[in-house]
Amino acid sequence: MKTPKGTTTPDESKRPARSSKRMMDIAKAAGVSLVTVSRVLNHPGQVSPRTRERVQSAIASANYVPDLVAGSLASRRSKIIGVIIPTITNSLFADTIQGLTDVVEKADYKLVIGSSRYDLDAEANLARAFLSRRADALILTGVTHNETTLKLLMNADIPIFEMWALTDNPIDTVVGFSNFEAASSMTRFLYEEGYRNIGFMGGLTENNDRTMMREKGHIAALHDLGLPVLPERIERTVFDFHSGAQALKHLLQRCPELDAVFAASDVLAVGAVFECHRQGWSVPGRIAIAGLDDSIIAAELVPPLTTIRIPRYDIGVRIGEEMLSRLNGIPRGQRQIDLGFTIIERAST
Amino acid sequence: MKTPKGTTTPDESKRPARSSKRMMDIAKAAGVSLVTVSRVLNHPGQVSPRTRERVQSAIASANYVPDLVAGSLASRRSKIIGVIIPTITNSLFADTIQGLTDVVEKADYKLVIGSSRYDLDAEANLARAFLSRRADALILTGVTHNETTLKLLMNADIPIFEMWALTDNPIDTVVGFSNFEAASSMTRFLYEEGYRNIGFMGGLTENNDRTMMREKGHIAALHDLGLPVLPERIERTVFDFHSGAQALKHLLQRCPELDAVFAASDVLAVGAVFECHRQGWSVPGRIAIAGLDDSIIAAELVPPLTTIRIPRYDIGVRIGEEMLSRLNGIPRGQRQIDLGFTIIERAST
DNA sequence: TTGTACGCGTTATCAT
DNA sequence: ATGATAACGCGTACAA
Repeated sequence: MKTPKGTTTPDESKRPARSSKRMMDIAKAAGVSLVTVSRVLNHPGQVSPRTRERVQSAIASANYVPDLVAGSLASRRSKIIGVIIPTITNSLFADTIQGLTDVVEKADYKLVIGSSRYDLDAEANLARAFLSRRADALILTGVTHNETTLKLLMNADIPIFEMWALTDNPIDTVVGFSNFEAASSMTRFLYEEGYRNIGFMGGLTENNDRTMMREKGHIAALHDLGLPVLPERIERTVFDFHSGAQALKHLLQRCPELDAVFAASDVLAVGAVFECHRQGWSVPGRIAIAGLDDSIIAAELVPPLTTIRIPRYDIGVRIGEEMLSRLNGIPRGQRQIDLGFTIIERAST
Repeated sequence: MKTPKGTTTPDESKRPARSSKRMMDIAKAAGVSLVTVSRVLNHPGQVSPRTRERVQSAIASANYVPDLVAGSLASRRSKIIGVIIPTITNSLFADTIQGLTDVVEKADYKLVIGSSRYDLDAEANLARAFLSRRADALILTGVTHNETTLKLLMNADIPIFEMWALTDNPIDTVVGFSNFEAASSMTRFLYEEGYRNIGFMGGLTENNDRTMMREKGHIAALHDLGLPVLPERIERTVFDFHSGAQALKHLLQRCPELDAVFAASDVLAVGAVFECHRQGWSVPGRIAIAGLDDSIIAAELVPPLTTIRIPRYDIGVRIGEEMLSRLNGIPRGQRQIDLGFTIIERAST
């Protein structure tokens, strides 16, 4: 051995001085070896109550904060979960994140959230960053990814969850609901309510399988019902209140015969209802309006909004549960978990 | 030496097999030493263009993902920033997070977000968890913290930012606006508009300095204006649409003489406006309603909402900028950064 | 129940 | 410009 080690005082001569205490300091203070301190923190059952207490009080009085970076390197477990969502300024995904948090925080996992801005290359970069940090599991939004992402994740050997959609061929496991079925159900519902001239306002479909499947679901339902599929009855736009208002105006200018509009997101539907207020159009008298999300505002709006409740909080909870069991060594169950949806009928239709 | 090391093949006999390649594998493939690979990744300028390219192509073809955990241990830099917000299901904080992200992601920092649920003990636990992960900097919401948090952070020796409020005595640096001044300005504004019987609906003030200062600001303004301070004109509630509606009903039942209501959060104001629609009360004819936030819905609401624009995105940006300069070794500037607020007059008053 | 010895994969230092 | 070597602080197999 060239340098003194073991129980001798560590060399402080080079590098920036260590700011915080290390496990060894606690061990000395408690009169035990370093491993015993490690056990008290990670496997308390393996340590006798007497020494455990001695160590714990040493930890407390020294204000010791274990170094999880070093711990992760040694244990090959980072206790972080990477989550990629399209945008954080969207309360719908926030509910999913909340569900996830509620489950995994009990097991001391932390979420690291990245937003892809609906850009598949950005998604790949985030995936790489999370793998680089040795995330114990990864969660992606949607089932559409680029080659880089797929190659990275195939080799990753950690649990991967896709969410907010369904596919027969997930990377690992997908937890969500059928955007196609949800949208077609609503269109069918409007038909059953007697509406025959149904407009549609949806999201931008590029790189977004959720909005694309909603549009396809609507169109398929029109087909099945024997209704005409008219391009002028469809508006695509970003999801915000103002765009919903604009989209409604455009639809009714082009197609005054419309008696109902299905918005593939509540935020568009709410914007549309506001536009009706401004124009003095009665809802649903002049035009019925339906949404999709059952966001928190839907029930409070005047009139309350007919919409589709999607299990956004439960998606998080379910992924959290599946993930914890996987991380505890339990083998993967179903590869596709469909949490369904519910049509909520309110006064706007 | 007891175990073979260096350029020999690593021992694969014990422990779970290493899933991914290491820097050493790349070095061998490129015919250079391990350090050179490290330099190509971290200080490319120090490597000659020729070898740099050789290494880079080796990295690319091996699909190598560097281990940032090991890197962090060696460099004492984690490249993560801990952020504690009261709740993630609140788009106001999401805007701040977005601002932060937009700035720090360019420098490859990742945010780790924890929600305290307005619980100061939970905040302390999150702070400890972030320190344990060797976060390079920490961001807290508000300026009220418990003893544990303060002790931890005083010893932390990393940049600490408090936000969404102001104080003369920050832990390190505070970036925000005066909730007190914002609220009192709005109350004064309503007075100037001719309203004399002003109700107030605010948030729960326990452990929440932002809502508390808003209430105090309102009351102080009433005092200054010579208006009576009547407890029955004040409602405290959680921030959601339904509570805003309820609060308005209660206020007008108790105090039918009210001609204006100031809601210390837009979500309450919007809920109140909805209640007016349901009851057939004209806004601002029967009752004027003002909010605080200038949330995305405020301008779209019918009638558009008079409110206070607060710099929630800019708070994130500014903290990000200050933080990056600190992390690059530039000394701390102002300890208190006031980003102000703006009253936005619309048709609801 | 407790301790010893080694390795986790990288960066920093110093030498060439 | 490049390389050899020693930390970084902790977890874990194995021994006692």
